[in-house]
Amino acid sequence: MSEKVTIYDIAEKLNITAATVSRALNNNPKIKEATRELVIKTAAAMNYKQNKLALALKSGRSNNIGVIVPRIDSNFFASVIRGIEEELYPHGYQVIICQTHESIKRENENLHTLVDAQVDGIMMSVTGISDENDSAFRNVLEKNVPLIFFDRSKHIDGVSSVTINDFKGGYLATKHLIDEGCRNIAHFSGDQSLDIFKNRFLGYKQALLDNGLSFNEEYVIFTKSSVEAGKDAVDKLLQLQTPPDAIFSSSDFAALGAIQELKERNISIPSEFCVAGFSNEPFTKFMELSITSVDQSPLEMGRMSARVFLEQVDKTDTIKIEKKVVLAPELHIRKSSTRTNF
Amino acid sequence: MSEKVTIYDIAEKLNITAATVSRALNNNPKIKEATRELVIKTAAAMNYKQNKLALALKSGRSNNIGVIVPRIDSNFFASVIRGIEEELYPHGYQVIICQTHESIKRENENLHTLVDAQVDGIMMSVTGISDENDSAFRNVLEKNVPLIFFDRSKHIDGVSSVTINDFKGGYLATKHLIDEGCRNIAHFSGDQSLDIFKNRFLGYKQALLDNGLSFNEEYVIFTKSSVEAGKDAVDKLLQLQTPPDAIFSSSDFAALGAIQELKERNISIPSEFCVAGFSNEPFTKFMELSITSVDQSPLEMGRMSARVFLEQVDKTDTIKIEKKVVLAPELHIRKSSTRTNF
DNA sequence: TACTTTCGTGTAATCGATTACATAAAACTT
DNA sequence: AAGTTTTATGTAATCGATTACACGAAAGTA
Repeated sequence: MSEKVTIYDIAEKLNITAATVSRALNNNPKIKEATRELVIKTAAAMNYKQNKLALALKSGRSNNIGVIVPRIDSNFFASVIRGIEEELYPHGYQVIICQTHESIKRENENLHTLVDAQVDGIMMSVTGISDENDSAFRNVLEKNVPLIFFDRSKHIDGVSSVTINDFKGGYLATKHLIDEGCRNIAHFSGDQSLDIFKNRFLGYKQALLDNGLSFNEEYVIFTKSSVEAGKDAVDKLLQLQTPPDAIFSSSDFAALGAIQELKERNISIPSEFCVAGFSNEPFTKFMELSITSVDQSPLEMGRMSARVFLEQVDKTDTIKIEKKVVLAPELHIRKSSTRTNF
Repeated sequence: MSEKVTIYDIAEKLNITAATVSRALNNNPKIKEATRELVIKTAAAMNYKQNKLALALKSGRSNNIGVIVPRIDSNFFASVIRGIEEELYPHGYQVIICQTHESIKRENENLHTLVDAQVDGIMMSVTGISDENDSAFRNVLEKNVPLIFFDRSKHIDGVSSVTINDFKGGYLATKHLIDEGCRNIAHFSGDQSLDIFKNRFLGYKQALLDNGLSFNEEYVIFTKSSVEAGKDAVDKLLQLQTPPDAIFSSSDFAALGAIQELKERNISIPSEFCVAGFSNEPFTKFMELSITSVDQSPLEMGRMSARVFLEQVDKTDTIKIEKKVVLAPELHIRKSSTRTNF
């Protein structure tokens, strides 16, 4: 195994100083052409590789940007990341990804890891809002690392975000269920400290009120975003005196679980019961009983986040612009909620 | 914004040297208890954060390990990563993830990024075998960064790998289709430079021969792992003089595409046509017409890879053990290939 | 020819932490 | 009290690269 080659090794071999080597390799115009060529040729011959760590220590920049998401095995997050990569790649940035598994402790650690690795920016979808992780966020801001939230955001002065209009998404889905004739519409929501869930919930509520339906506290279930959780939630709902005849779920996974449980109980969809989800995960389209869902244009969200980051980086410490980009949700109506043929 | 605080700042404030501060913070036993306490208290008060980059430059270690996969939006890779994280997390390692999007150029860049970031190890599933990326791999080995392959591996002396017995997986799936009465079994394969596809192919072939069926070149389609590709492949197969009556696909996504295309053509599954996939992606189970698939125990694969890494790290440059772990595949038989009721 | 620019390179500080070695002060021997 | 050991801390090199400043040599100017 060849040992690590540094500019000092090259300098020694050529009887010049490391400074000259450094300048030659960086195409400093002050260097004589002959010297530059010689250095470059020698560096190649010795298999020299620049130590990026030393460079990062000196320059304070790494050309890496970090992305933190709750988890990567959802098409939504994977697609956002894809969008970020597409946009940032031509600018010479590498993207490194961390997942929190919905744990705030992990989120803290991820934030520290990325800051420690001296990434040039962090784009993230927060796992939860809590005092616990405040210091980690403060650390990011104090170190002046550009931070951008996408989808699940946190209110911090001066921090930009790219989200969708979740209120509208919730409203659209619920309105659609009402239009299909559902009258007792339940809702699966999530952690209320997160705006996305709160706003989808509010949109749901507003749609009910706007259409003369009363809001029933019992119909709202706070659940995790998983198939199992969806099953359990249906189980609870069906024990009510007046069970619902539809569900608007803030999660496609929970919606899928709900459908599975309903089928098991021989409740037919969509004639007896309608279901709509959120995120437009690919499987919602694949199922024979395809699932109605709200699309969040994740690719666009990722690209947009990256663009906001790039703008921010250019305007270094001149003015801090806080940009709030809000994308429009799009309802994809499918079999799970279509009574009238189309 | 508070400026960056270094050990020199702390030293200055306390009228001692940075060396003492460093030792106090690292619990060096030579430091007087009073001094240690004072330093620690002052550091906290000044909001000191250790610069991990400087530490990494000095020590050559970062406590980060890198994972490179073709893509993250498949349950298989996401689960392997999950397994790696579970195993490595208690040992104080952070995991950073890069995806290649099946591009060898990206793979190169990812390898360099991780080595440059001085990760303590790289665990990866290779995107392709080509001369193009040889230098990137050589770079990793020359820098003595532990490298471990999982699932898709490359033959490099001294490099450990964790894979499944793909031959057996292919054999099991094909044998099952034969047992269900299929006689003209097609196969979707992938890049033949990758062992996983080659071996699944070989397993498929062997199962045919062992059961008195002849191998038909026309029945083998080399396709990407996507729903679209699966559809196109079925289109080709159905144009043959004797179209097949079953498909063993090396990819669940292509299998799904195949099923969709077959349904569109009103070919009923499983009575007229059977399908089996590979990877046991969650959707194979969720579908009303659930899909038979070969499970690769991704969680176990990830954990095992991490364990192999840990062993390797401990035995620093003493002996290089090349470990080849091969896990057993498990066939999950579902509706897409079950003619006999069970 | 004497003086000023320009050119090409060297010197040394810097980024922030760790650590082998040196050393002064304190504690212990006898 | 003189010598030895221990303790706590300081000094300075190191990791690998960049860069402001310095300086001798070559080229240009009058």
